[in-house]
Amino acid sequence: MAAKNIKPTESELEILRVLWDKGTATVREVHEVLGEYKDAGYTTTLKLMQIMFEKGIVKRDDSSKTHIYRANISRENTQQQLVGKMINSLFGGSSTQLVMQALGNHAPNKAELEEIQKLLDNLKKQ
Amino acid sequence: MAAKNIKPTESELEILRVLWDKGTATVREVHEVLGEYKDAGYTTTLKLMQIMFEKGIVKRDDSSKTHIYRANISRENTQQQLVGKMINSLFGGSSTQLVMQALGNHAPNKAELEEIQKLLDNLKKQ
DNA sequence: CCATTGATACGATTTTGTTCGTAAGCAATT
DNA sequence: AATTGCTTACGAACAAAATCGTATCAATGG
Repeated sequence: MAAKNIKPTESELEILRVLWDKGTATVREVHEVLGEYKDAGYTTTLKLMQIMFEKGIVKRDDSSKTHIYRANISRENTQQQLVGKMINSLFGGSSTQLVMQALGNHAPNKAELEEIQKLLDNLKKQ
Repeated sequence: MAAKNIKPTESELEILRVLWDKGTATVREVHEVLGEYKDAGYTTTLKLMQIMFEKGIVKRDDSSKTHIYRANISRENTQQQLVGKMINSLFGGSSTQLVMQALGNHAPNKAELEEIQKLLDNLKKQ
């Protein structure tokens, strides 16, 4: 079945990150994490999460007064969507260009380099 | 000197792509390229480019009636900005994760694979 | 039983981005 | 001189996203 073509906004992504990290979280918990680098009112975060719920981006358990949220789209899927879009819109469809750019400006450590090389070797064998 | 912290919108990016490709272009030229996959009125494209001019994202030569535009931020710089942001916001700061994701879902051809391997070897030597 | 605290709901406003209609200028052609 | 065609300028409408104020409800402690 096809992956949902969901396109979270910037703010929604910030919230998703928290949910992905924590698994589940209340509005307050999310709000406090966001508060570390951003300041918006509590009801702003609440409203955003309510909207995300309406869109189906998150699920929630409202059996108790304080609702408990969790992401309803996977990190991997979202990464794939957004990376794909970026490759097309910024790198003329060439994943290689993106990879070169990423490696050039944010060099990984030795272990990671080897991990990538392993992947490349596998790709080559096909 | 610090890179400008410019964040082009989606539409602006589409226009920048054309300008980056062609070097310089008139509104009509840009509009025609966009027209291949999108249909908006001519004045829409015009307006967008005027706004980009005000923001300093593009420059223009208005010495003749038909103005000639060119990008005022580099492709490389923009790529770097956006890729960096994506690494932080979606991949927890790990460029490796992004690279794996990109390679896994958009496998490059043999020549490109070798190009990447060359880069990796260079990185390793340091 | 009432006041306080902390939660959701929800409408309204603000901000940002996109789209387009219309006016006006200029040049070439009739 | 008028018409036509292409250009820019610009305001305004529209849409989407983000922000916040206020109402309301439930649980708790005095």
